[in-house]
Amino acid sequence: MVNQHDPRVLRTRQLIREAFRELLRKKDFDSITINDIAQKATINRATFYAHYEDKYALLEEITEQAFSDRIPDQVLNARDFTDEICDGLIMMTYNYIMDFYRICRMDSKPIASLVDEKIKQLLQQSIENILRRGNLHLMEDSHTKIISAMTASAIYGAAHAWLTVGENDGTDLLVGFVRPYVMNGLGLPKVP
Amino acid sequence: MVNQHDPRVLRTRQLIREAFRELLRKKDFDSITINDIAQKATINRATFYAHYEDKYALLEEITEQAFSDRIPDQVLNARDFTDEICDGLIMMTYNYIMDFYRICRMDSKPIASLVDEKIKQLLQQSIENILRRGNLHLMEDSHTKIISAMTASAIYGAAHAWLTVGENDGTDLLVGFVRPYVMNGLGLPKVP
DNA sequence: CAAAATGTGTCGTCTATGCAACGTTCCGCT
DNA sequence: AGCGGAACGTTGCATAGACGACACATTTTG
Repeated sequence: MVNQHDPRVLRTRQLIREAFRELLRKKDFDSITINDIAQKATINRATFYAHYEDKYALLEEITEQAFSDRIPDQVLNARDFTDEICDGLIMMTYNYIMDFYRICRMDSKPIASLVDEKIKQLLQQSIENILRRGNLHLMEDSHTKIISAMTASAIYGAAHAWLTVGENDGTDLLVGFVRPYVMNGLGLPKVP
Repeated sequence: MVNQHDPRVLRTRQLIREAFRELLRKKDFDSITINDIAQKATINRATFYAHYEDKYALLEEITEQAFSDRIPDQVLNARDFTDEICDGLIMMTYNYIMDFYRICRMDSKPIASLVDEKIKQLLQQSIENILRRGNLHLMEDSHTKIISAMTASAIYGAAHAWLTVGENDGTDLLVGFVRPYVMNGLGLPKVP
């Protein structure tokens, strides 16, 4: 529809994202209108629709972007799912969820689930990439996918629960719970 | 050529001005290219020429804008050229010149003179407006202009010299010199 | 000195954005 | 129930801006 490399497009999308982020700090998602976004971004309302189907698509994009930006190089380049990598993923996930929920009051369930789904998906993809690059590269595709999905879900679920129960005295305990669980689960299909 | 009220125009000009201000803090005016400005403003080089004839016109505009922004309401609304107003103009002028010369190293003479000329012109206009609104409104137009020009030149010249001799221990002394001089000069044609 | 590189200013073409208008849906109000 | 406003999502048209090319001037390099 629009040329992704046109500098006007890049600038407009940047303006929209930034406007949306600012609005999320003041108003809850549901009460933000397309008009609000367009005004703060100094673009026309119709232009918004040239770039995003609706504000849910926009939320999805900034969620993905923000999470991706937090993935450390260590994880991106990892060729083995080590304890350190595991710890990194757990802490990153927890911190991200915490920040996101704190900054934007996620009042409506459908929104929260959209964000949650996106994070889990990115987490799974990260894990999958590591496994493919690493010593498990000979595994079947479907196995890798399932294992990644399980691991991502476990990490995400734990981090989310940790936030819900309100144990905000650090992530050490959380890591202590999750890492053995995950690493043990991953250890089972390992080729000896 | 371009519609001054189109939001795209406003945004582009804002981007250009901001880019130029940032560049002036790092490089001297002469070594700033149109390309530099366009890149930092994230616009195309040709677009620059749709808004400004060259970088001198741009410098003129931001000079004028920055100076105008500093004129206090007290001066804008004054109906009499009082001591307080006089003091305000002197200090504002001195501070502006000081800031401008400190931030942008004004190495080449033609540039400095361009800026100086602009400031003097704005100063003169401010004074003229006050006199017209005030008790001297019955003066002939040409007289008002000449008196304003003299006063503006005096104030500007003194502020500039004050900066050159390096007396940077405050503006009190400067005001002490200039105000009596100016107010006395203005007093002569006063209708008793 | 010649040649290459960089900057300037302008032009024609194409596209992204602004704008105004439209019908729709939703929601609060009487 | 009916009304009115507000937000939504879409459309056609006008125009600002992106791009590449160009001729020319200036600076840099060898």
